[in-house]
Amino acid sequence: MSWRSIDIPITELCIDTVLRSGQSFRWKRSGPLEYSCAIHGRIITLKQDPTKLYYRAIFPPAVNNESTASVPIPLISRTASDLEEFELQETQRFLRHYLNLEPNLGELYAQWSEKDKNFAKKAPKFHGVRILKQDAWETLVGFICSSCNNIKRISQMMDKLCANYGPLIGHIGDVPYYDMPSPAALVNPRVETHLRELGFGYRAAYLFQTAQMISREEDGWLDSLRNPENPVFGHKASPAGQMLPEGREGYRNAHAALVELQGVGAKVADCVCLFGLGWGEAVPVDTHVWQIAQRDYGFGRGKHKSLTKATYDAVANYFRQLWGKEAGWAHSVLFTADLKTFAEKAAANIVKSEEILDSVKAETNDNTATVSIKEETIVHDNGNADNFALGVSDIIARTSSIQDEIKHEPEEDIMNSNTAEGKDENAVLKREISEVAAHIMSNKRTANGHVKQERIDVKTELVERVVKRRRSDRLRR
DNA sequence: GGTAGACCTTG
DNA sequence: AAGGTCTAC
Repeated sequence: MSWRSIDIPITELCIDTVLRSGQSFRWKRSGPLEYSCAIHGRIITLKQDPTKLYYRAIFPPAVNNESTASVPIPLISRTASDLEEFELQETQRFLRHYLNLEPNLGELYAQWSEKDKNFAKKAPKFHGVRILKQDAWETLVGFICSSCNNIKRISQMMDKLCANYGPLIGHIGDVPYYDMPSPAALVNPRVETHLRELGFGYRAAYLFQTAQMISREEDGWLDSLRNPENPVFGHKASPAGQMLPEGREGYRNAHAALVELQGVGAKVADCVCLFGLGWGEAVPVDTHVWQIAQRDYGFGRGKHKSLTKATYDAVANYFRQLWGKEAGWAHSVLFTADLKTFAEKAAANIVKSEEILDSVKAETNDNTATVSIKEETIVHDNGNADNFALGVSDIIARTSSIQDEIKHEPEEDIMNSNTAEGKDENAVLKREISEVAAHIMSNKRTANGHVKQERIDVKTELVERVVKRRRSDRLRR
């Protein structure tokens, strides 16, 4: 079974981010940098390098019964290689749809950056954040499970749901892969109890009731709520209505219909609209987005003091008028930037430099050199781990101006020398500054759970480290 | 129209 | 505590 590829820069699609950022919950790591999922009746495996996305697919054994075949098998397929060729091509078409490769992310990022300074500041570290075109039912189930929950457990719940009620598609190694069960597979009254036993908690009732409500509707009811510009895979797009600041008619209609389901409120409905129904203007406002709105966009004062229904609409509408038609896409970039896993990742390279510096520090004890740098105190009133990473980037951005302020005695002027070591100094200094920031900026939780960030004095810490390192450098010669 | 609890588990 | 929803003041 061979790999095929699609040419796409990692800045246009970063699967390591997109597949783990919480819009889909069924992709699993199946290798060092591989992700696999039983989807659309087959197991698809993905990996990528900076310029290409690689994919392959495992299909279930051929079945003669047409009604159970999830993929139409062409009559002309005779040999095994003909069939594999067809399967791979069909898989590529599906992936282009599912991964939503049509929109140009670079252009969109540029537009949002122009409209929004905060976006311009944060987005560069989180490129390739693209909205998937997922199955609406799968999206609905995933986000019903998401309340007061985390990505890890949501994924685990989806896994159990599929393993217990979905069709087995195949194996990778000894790991079985199951596709999503249909709503009809969950209508048996025993399902609710069973789901509780499987650890779904109060969400078991929501899932069971929602499955029932959807089963009672006509086939395709959920998909009838889709954005006509983004139809089901294999169907043709039809022209969509005009954009209004609050969202198009079709979007509001879809949202209103979804909220009727059990366990589906405004937030879950917006997630389904955005990730599962192709409505780019849907902006889910969850606790994270609410934090962002308060921290970076001035919400939380005067009128919208807490996240009520009215506040929800105000925040979502604000982002729609700020970012435009694909506001939900921009929202997801900032959301990802705020997720702990990714914010920490952004700071990972800083941790590396700490190890390097530690080995240098151990060798020095001298204190004779003096260094003065510009008085620079960076203050953040509040902030979480993500804010922390951005704080670091702030400091890195100021590196050059700080460097200009650094003067050192004695005699040797490493920075201005033309030696290779001298040039190295700038790079090392940059690392030190970011490392210092990472070291000093400690987050603390207060009694009420609020995260506060301490004041940072870059100067004191940085001076100390630079002095020590230079001392050490000299000792080596 | 906003606030307070309850709802279930598990990382 | 964790990506909410529902119900009753």
